[in-house]
Amino acid sequence: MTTNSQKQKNLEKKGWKIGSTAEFLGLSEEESSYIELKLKLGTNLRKLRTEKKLTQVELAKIIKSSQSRVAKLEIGDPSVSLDLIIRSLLALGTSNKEIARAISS
Amino acid sequence: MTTNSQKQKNLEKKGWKIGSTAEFLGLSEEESSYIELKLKLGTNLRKLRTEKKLTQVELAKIIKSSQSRVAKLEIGDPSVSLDLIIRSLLALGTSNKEIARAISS
DNA sequence: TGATAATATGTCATATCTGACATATCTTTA
DNA sequence: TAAAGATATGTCAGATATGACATATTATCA
Repeated sequence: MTTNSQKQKNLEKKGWKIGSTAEFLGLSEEESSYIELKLKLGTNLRKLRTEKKLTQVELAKIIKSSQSRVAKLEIGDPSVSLDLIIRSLLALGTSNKEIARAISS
Repeated sequence: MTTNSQKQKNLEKKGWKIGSTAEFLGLSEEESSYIELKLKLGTNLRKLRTEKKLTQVELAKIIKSSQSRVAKLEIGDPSVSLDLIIRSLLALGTSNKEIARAISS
């Protein structure tokens, strides 16, 4: 069982700017599930990239994006959509089933 | 084993306008996985909504959108993002694990 | 150490998605 | 059948995500 303050620190470390604890506690189930989803898939993308021994610059070329956006994808930055994370995973050859597994993990 | 022309008809029925067979055959694995994902989750959203005996208008209110967009979500219309479909599922109380299951199905 | 590669952060113009609306096409039910 | 309810389709102004760039920070290694 992780506490809320631990969760907050984890999120902040990952780049989520959370104004106050009250605001954090105010996150609906929906919002936190959504953030969790982005973090999981972002982490998975990084894992996949490093396994393939690619740099962010190289991955950026593959998905027709830029190094900075790849960095944001992997971190689950608030400015990126689940959409782009998932399309990036697909571009690396991840199957839908594997994506499902990553979400469940 | 479904044929490509069957797949094409299914997609067209669901609202995907595909110019030519050649164009269809040109769909990369990535693109078709992405479309498949949208269709699966859209179908799941509709299933959930009808199980809850909600109309599209009622669901629209819940997710703070409009009836027409709900219709497009459920169909996997090209104009909607995976992002919005997933956030709608979450708004209906779907867990990440259930989303994963829907993707794997 | 310092030089170089890799990754992170911040910003912005443009592309894409979104809610809202109008209206069309089913579906039901009386 | 016709009317009412539900869903689908098309469009668009405004909102949000995107690639690109500059620059900062963090590894790696000679």
